[in-house]
This record gives sequence, C-alpha cells and structure tokens, in this order.
Amino acid sequence: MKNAEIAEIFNDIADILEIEGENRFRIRAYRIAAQNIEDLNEDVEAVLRKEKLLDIPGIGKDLAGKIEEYVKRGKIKFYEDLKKSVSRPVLELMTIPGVGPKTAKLLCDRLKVKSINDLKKKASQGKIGNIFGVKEKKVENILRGIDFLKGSEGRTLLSHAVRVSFEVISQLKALAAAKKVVAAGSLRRMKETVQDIDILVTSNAPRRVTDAFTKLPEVKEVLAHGPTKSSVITRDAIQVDLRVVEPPSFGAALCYFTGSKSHNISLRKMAKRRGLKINEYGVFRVKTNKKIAGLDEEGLYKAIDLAYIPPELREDKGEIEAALRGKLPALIESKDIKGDLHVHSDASDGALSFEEIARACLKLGYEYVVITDHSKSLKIAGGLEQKALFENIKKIRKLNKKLKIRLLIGTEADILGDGRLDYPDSVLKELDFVIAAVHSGFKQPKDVITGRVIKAMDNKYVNMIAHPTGRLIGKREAYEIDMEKVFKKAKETNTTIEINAYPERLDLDDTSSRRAKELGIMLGIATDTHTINQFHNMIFGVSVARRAWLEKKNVLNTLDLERFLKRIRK
DNA sequence: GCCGTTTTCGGCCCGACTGTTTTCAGTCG
Repeated sequence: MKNAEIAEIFNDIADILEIEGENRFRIRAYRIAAQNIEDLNEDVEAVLRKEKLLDIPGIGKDLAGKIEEYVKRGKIKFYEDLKKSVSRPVLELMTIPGVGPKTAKLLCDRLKVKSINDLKKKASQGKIGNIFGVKEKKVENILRGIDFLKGSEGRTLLSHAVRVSFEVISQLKALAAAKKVVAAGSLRRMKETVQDIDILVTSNAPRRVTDAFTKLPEVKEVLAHGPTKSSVITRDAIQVDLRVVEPPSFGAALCYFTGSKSHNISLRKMAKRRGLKINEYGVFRVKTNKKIAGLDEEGLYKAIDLAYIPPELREDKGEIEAALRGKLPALIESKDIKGDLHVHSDASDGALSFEEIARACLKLGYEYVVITDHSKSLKIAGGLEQKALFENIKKIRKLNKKLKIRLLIGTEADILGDGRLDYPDSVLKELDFVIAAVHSGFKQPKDVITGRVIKAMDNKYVNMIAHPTGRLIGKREAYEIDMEKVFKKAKETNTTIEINAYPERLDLDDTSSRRAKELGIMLGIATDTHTINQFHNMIFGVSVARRAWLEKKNVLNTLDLERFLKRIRK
C-alpha cells in the first residue's frame, strides 16, 4: 500500500514549492491531492491497474502521471530534482508551530541554521533577533514552538481530549457572559485522535469570555488572545482554541469551527455558485450582503440546498453529493446498540464478576451481553482451561434464570501460529458466540498473518474477528494484514468483523469499516471491557461506525435478543 | 495543478491574530 508514501511526497512537494514562493493554487493542488490519496479506502496501485486514477478527486493528468511513475520506478524525478533545490533544514524548521516557509527560509539563508536543535542553540545565544523580520517576540514564539513540538508526541487520543474538553466547557458555562458553549473541530467530528480542542461560545460580550478563558487554572500558556479568538496550551499539553461569536451567528460559526477544512471549502464553493457567501457569521447574498442564514446549522445547509450533514461525515468524502441527492445514510446511534459482544470477566483478566457485568449492562439498556474471556494459550491474561470454561458455561446458564438481561457465554479465542484456534471444535460448539483474535506473531509477513485469520474464519464456529489489524493508536502499527482478503472471506463465511471500541484500538478504523460496509460485511461494535468504566467506551465505537457511514442494519449488535440469537446460531 | 449548471481558460474559501518593515505579510485553522 503506497498511499501514505505518495501522500507524503505530494505534501513534501507542496512544502518545497511554498518555500520557493510558487503559485499558491498549484501548492494547494498538491495538498488536496495528498489528502485525497491518504483518505482513499483503496490501494492506489489497484486504482492504477484499473486505470481509474483520474477518478480520484484532485488528481489530474499530471499527478496521475507522477503516481504511476512512483509505483513503477519507486521515485518521481520532479520530486528528486526539487529536493536538490532546497536544504533539508528549511523543511525541518517548518514543522515548528508558528514557523512557516518564509521564516524557515530566512533563518536558514541568513543564519545558516542546520536543524531545530541548532536553531534553539543559536536563539539562546542571542544570535537571532536582529535579522530582517525577526525580532524579540518572534524569537520567543519560535522557542516556545520548539518546546511544544518536543513536549507533544503527536496527536491526542479522542477519549482524552473529550475529558479535557468537558473540564474546560463546564468552567466556561459558569461564566455569566457565555450563553452557548460547545465543542467543535475534529473532536465534534469524533476523529480517533485530535490535534487540538476547539470550543465555540456565543456571547454578547466576547471579550469577557476570552479574558476569562485565558485565565483558567489549567492554562499553562497563552498563544494568542484577541477579542473574539484565543488559543492556549493546557497543563497536559493540549492546545485549546476558543472562538466567540454573537448568538445569531451560532450555526454558521459552529459549522465553520467544526470543519473539516475541506468540507467547509466545498460548502463555500457551492455557496459561491449560488451567488452566496458563507463565513463564520452567516450565509449572505453577495450582491446585497443580506444575511439569509446562520442561526443554526440546519438553516445554513438548507440555504445551499443541502440536507443537514452530521458532523462525523464532514470530511468531504462524498457527503455533500449525498446530501444534494437526499442519499445521506441514516447513521447508527448509541441507542441502537442492544448488547455488548466482547467483555472480560474476573474469570480471566477482567475485574468484574458475571453479576456485576449483568447489572452494568442492564443499566445501559442492553438486552444481552457476551462474556468472552481469553482462551487457554493466553496465559498472561489468565486464559481459561477447558475445564474452567465448562464450569462457567454452567454458572452462566444457571444465573440467567434470575437475570433481567441475557448473559451469553463466549470466548476470545487465540488464533494460533498456524491459524487453528486453541480450543477444539468440541469446546467451541458449546459456546453461544466465538470471537477469534490474533495475540501473537505480530511481525509475521503479510501472507502468513492474513492466512491465519482467513483460516480462523473457515472454522464454522467463529462468529467474529476481534481487533482485526492489531494497531494501538500512537503505540503500535497495525500488523501486515491484507484486509481486502479478510473482507472477501468474511463475506463468504458470513463472519462479523469487530469495531473494537477501546479508545486506543478503534480497530477496525473508520476508513476500513466504510470499505467493509461497501462490501456488504456485517460489523460488530464491542467494548473489550475489563473494568466497570469501560462499558462507556461504546460511544467511541459507535463514532467510528458513524464516521464509516454505517447504518443500524450494518451492525450485528443492533439486533434485538431474539434476532441476534437466530443469526448467530449455526 | 485541477476543474467545469460561467467547461479548455480563468478562476481557485474566508477571516482572525501576531509581529513588525506601521500597512500588511505571515501563519493558522
């Protein structure tokens, strides 16, 4: 899969062209192309083979040629030549927040800066600060940018950002000057990780809100502080951006601040074609400057002939076309979930007893929950020997007589190195629901690991494959697994694929889940719960599903108990 | 460099904050 590599090259090219002061629209073309290739839910090489490169938005004749050149020769001559024209340090310096192409080039040209570390050294020695365009304040900002870069290891997990946003929002809500206070940005779109937290406030006294915001106790640094817009870094190193508008602009501002950027650009282009203009204050007629919408998002979309688009879909990946044609999916909601499919009890490495699990799930309004403790080979997680498993089957069957929720007995069985499961069929057939998962051999070559999972799906007792790619966000790459082949087999064997809702996993991810839906595969959203608070992670799994355009009918555990049992019985 | 209900040329989303060369370019979202 060369998608990521090509996207990176196109972004690199855009950076270099920016340094060289090229036409900004040409630069944007490269960035848009990079984004679209990264977002592609198909291998770009496969698209090339089908001669469909030109169908990718933002890819024209020229860029299609460059993609083909890269796939066939492993390099792009234009890019190789371009790299010679610019020194590496300039590109490195541009990764510092607040340092763009102009400043980076200036520093390298005038001060012969060799790297970020070199820049830091030169700055602390007072060697910068008297060149054209860079003075004391700018130096301070650069140093702060470097510290931030080193302190923040990339993006923040959605679940963590949600917690921080709750803190900030509850304090802003307490302000007399603040009316509505809501989260926006990629957090509202429920992306798996976020770069920063965006918060929108409506107020008739904006200044008072931004003043109070920059003085909140968790604020460590103020990056910018204007009358309607401010940015801070919190003590746990997350950037929070605040925007304040007057109440009549709430909808327009929320839409603008929710993004995504490319979604907004598409909306604004559409508006323009209709003689309208969209900004964060509203929708206006260009000729008369008369405001025709902006109080709420529904009105904004309606003003340009679109159905309301849920935030999770706003990625410019076909949602606007779908809204125009009235073909938006009826997205799955949390309330559609009728049971959890993946829960560990204190029989293996979980903390909860069967009764505690039943009580917690009943409270969530579920009709059923599947206990799926680890299997015997996963010793480190207290995997169950067959004898213990059979005892649990008996225990659960007995317990069900006095419960108002149906406990089902299953397992999260290990897929062994050769693709067999570590319980024999004679054991598996006694269980209500069998999950199979890879917990070893993460570094195996693609065909081996793909083969293991495919063989597991050929076992007629396997209902679902858990966390199919094994990735841990920000910690561990997915193993080399050919999901197209897995999907094909899942379709053939009627196997469900899990969307694991554990915030660090979210596996399958949104892009692959959308692909799975296109192929007609059933998905199951499950929390992989070990402790009482983790049942609530279901919301993150549902968010992945929503971002993947999934409807209720695409998700196994939206079935009520009766239908669920009917479906899983072999 | 891409794109087309202004379709093969002439456009390309829109605005806030900062620092500095004090009128605006640079950067960001």
